[in-house]
Amino acid sequence: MSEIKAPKRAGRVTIRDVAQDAGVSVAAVSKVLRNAYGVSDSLREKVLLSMGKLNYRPLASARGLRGRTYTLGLLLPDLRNPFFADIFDGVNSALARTQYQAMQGISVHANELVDAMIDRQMDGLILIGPNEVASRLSDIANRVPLVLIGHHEPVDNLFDTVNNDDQLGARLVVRHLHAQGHRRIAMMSLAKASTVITQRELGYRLEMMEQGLGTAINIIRCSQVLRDVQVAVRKLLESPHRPDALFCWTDLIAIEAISVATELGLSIPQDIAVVGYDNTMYCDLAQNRLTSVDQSGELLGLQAARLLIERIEGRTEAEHFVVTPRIVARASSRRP
Amino acid sequence: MSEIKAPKRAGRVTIRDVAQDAGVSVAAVSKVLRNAYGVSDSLREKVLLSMGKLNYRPLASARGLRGRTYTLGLLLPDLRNPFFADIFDGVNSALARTQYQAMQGISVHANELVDAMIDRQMDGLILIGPNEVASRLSDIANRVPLVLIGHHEPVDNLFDTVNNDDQLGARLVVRHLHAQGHRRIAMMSLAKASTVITQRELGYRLEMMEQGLGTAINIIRCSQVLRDVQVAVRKLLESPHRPDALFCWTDLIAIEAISVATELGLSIPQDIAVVGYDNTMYCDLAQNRLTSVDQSGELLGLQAARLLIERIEGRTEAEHFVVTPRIVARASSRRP
DNA sequence: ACAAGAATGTAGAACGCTACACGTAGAACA
DNA sequence: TGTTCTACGTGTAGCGTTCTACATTCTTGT
Repeated sequence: MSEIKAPKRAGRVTIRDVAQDAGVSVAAVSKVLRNAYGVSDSLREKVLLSMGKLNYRPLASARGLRGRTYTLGLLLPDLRNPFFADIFDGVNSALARTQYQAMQGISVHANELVDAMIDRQMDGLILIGPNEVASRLSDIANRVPLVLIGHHEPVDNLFDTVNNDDQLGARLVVRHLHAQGHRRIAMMSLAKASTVITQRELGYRLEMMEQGLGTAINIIRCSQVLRDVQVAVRKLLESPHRPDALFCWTDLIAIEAISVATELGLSIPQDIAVVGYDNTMYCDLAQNRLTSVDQSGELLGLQAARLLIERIEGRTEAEHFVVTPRIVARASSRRP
Repeated sequence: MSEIKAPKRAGRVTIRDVAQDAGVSVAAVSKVLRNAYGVSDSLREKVLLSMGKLNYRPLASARGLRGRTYTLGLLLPDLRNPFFADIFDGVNSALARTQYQAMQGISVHANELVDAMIDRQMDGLILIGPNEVASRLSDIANRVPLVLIGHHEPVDNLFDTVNNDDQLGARLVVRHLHAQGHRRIAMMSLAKASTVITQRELGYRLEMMEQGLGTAINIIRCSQVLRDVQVAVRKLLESPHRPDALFCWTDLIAIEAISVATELGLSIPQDIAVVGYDNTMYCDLAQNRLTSVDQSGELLGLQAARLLIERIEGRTEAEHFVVTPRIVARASSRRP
């Protein structure tokens, strides 16, 4: 319960210093900063000069108290899925030439983090599925501009969404595996439901039916915890009715599946084909050669950032961006 | 050049609302919030009650303007190395029961990001090497409490450091490989120098000499770009004087090396042993079975957060925490 | 030449919080 | 009974911005 006082920051250059140096009013400097109306070229020049000379940087906290902080919050469900790195790259490249800066938080229970981000005056949030509680999304959107990546249920005009067509992605996988001669195609899905998972499962089911494989439909759901995945995959691969192909909802799971299969002495794709989703950097490795669905995380991130800024700057009708996924075939799914 | 006004936030509960509801002064509420001296139990209780009732959350921007924001900045050089996820877990677990919240930024050019974080009133920063410009560290430390993970050059008492003993780590690798019968041990290092890399190279060199393998010392340096790594590894493995073991400065490179070796039809460890560093989640996979050095990223993150908070709360003498690394042997380095 | 408007600049009140400087009341001591 | 302490509360001045309201100057049309 100790009382600790906040340390005084060493003299920072403030808007007042700039104003004084440029011989203009504080308001004028602020106008230049905000690109506001009523600034002559000569004034702007003077101010910019002083700003450069003094190396002035506006303090986000102070701006936040009145208006915006030029900070966007990005919420990831976990750091370990390399797919999120792709998204982040996209976000950053969209922000490169703007005043905005993305800050990232990671948490399984997004609720806390969302509040923390709002407390910190983030101008807008990008939530990345699929770990979100659908019921709270409108709440959040009412408090802060919001864009969701990986969520298929728009609510009124409350938020924008950026997605790939998950149903189609799953269909592509089934079609591809079928074309390669596989028939008993199982799917590793996620225990925690989400609209993305629902779409992928739906696509899998529908396409299995359309390919005449309805009786082979087999969805195994488990958590993302490594141990759980191993147990589930092992159980599946050791069952008397082992499938000849396995569609995993994300690459990370697929790579784990390859590991388990390898441990069991099964070879891929001869004994079992494996397909992932997200086409992350690990797919290309010779020890994986993992066929996967590319949904272009970078593009998703870029669009999300773009939409979010638009929303912050006033747009109120929702926009929904959808990428068409494409399958990238590698050795893990070749015809046996 | 459009002028866009900041949107008005919907009525947020402020300290004033709480004060009114509790029938006390704003100052009193602030005192409770800050655990300041001179608060009776009865007053504290009243205030806490009102805070709960109104669901009050202090606004970080406003706090920041006067004191601290209870936000720590974590700077990663890249998101793709899964080792950083371990660190982040540690940081988060250290922060779990505090008011502090970590926000993360990723950037190759840390300078910009550091400024952005300071603009946003982060109370302190954790920088994760090895991508830092040593010359600017003191500058940063003079502006904001600083802890470095993966940096071996303390400067006065300016900042704390958290490290594993990289020199020892490298020595352990050489010793282990030597014990497994490998002699021509090469090292894949990073082109961009850093104190961590220097230490690992040094450990490698020294231990090679001590094991009587001085003539086999062979350090290949390349960037982290996938393409570069592939080219470098391929060149090495195709050379007439192919090493029989390869020590890679981080797991990610080791996994890439395994991929290249596999493509070339070499088997591991018969044709070439591979050892990584960081003992990340990918080491355990059956397709990698990568021997690696564990430096306990989670512990590093935890200590870094702890030290940073201490520093924020007033400590001025530097502390330097060092973890003893240990080697985790797997099949990739077994005696051929 | 004069009014009306457009363009340009400034003053100053917030924003939500912290912490300094006090005021007050009761306890402890002489 | 004073006097001195200590514990507990409060008033209020900022912190660095934004933005409304207003003042001033410059154009323009007649």
